[in-house]
Amino acid sequence: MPGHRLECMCSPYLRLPAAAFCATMIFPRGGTMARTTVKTIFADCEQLLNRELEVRGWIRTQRESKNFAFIELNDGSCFKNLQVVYDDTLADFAAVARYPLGTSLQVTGRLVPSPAAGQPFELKAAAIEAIGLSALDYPLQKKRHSFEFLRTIPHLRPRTNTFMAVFRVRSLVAFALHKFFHENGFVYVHTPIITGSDCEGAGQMFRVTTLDPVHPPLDSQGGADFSQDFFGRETNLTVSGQLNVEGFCLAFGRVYTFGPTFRAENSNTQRHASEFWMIEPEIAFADLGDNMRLAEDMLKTVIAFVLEQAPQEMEFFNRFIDTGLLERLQRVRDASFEHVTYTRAIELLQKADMKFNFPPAWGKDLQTEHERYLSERVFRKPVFVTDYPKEIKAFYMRLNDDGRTVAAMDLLVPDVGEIVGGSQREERHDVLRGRIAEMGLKEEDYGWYLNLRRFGGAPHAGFGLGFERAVMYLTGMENIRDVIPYPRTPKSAEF
RNA sequence: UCCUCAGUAGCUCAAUCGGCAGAGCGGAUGGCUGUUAACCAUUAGGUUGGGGGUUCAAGUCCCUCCUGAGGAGCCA
Repeated sequence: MPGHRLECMCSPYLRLPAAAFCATMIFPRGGTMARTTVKTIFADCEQLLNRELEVRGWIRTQRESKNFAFIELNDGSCFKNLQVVYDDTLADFAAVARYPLGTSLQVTGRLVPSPAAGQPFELKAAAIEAIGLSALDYPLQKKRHSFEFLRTIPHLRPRTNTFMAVFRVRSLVAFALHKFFHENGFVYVHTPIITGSDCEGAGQMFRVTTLDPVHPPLDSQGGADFSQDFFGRETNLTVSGQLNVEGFCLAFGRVYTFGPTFRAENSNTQRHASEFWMIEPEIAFADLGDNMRLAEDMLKTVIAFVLEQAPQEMEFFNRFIDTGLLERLQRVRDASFEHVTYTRAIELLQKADMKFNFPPAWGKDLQTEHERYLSERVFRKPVFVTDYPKEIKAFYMRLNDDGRTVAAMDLLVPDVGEIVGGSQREERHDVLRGRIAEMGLKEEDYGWYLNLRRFGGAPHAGFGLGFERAVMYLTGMENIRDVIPYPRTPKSAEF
């Protein structure tokens, strides 16, 4: 039984000198043999050719013949694998050839030009040691897996091409956003994740409580007495940092939040998750036009950054996930976005040579089919829809002079849908009070928010960008569950 | 939450009218001196998502529950 033999080999991990770990993992120093990353090898292959190197990574795939074999080694430093070649001059040739996929290895050898097509160079191994053997039931095989199956092993899927690319791009998108805001003078504000406001108006919230779920203390009405709860009141996970960040906007002028957001809605779609990340910039002394320019600049900058920083990953998406992705992104990066008012959009929809399940009508919200028609058929690029009827938008959006619409904007992009939603905020104290009353909300819940309009208020505007939707748009991935490391959706929070 | 579809070997999928549950890949074993999801041969591997029902006989038909996917709503 080969399993026995393999298990005995697990110990090389312990044989590694401790100094090798410290010296090589992150801060390689000259003089001693240090771990070289695959990224470095590809970047500096000319200098490294015919040099002795040490690499550590995981077996992606292995091919063996009688007297020689190949390993595709990936160490996570870049998208590409390093081809390792070894032959039966290696003492434990037969054993190494049986290392299961997923095994982590330390390989030392010489970087040589590859005699065969497919890779310019390869590592001719002088020694191969298993750091951590993989078991024989490693679920990832030398074949294509369905995304659906890979969702059942989220802890292993970053070892696949697609997910390694997705999550590197996700990281880059996050960095690009911070970089964009930082370079434009924005202050990054951490708004609370636990909120005492139970009336943010953005749908169902997750309750945060330490009360006994079976026998909570009861109030006079017979309901749970939240005055005895941890915070002395009812608390929930945030659905948006916007209201909180507005206070900081009216101090710093330009601010943004970037953090997790929670919605307890029973949404079962490709574009919804219960836990997702949102970016919410807020700018003072600004109107809706400034707001839209900011959103457009931001998206274009992020697109340009990712195309530049992750060319291999983007090429991979373009080939295997969404042909036409690169062309589309380049076009969006270089062209200006469209603008259309809600009123005009309704007219366009009513004139459309297409039958909608929901007939478009002024005063009704745009349906998904309407948004798709506008972004994919009429404009074929990102389009801002502005100035919605006040009845279908939030209370804090600034009332336009017509008294019927508010200064709101949604940015619709082909295939992904609404990616940005924002507005100019109502800065007039009396108008805001009126809107709160009109929408049936309780003024006492918004006292501090109203006060921002009493203490040196200013016109200001902001928007929310669904971070995962941006990642989807940039990668061509169609399901939000495949751009979140451990996605949380209704009936699904394993891992 | 509603509508539709699906669940068969570790994975991807077949199985005609209700009539012996199969293939490829992966695994194991053997072969092969430059592979590229290597290739060739042999072989093991199944409570057909759970429960109930109809029938001589159920992967297949009915009921129910669970899970997943797509669409809708809600939204980012």
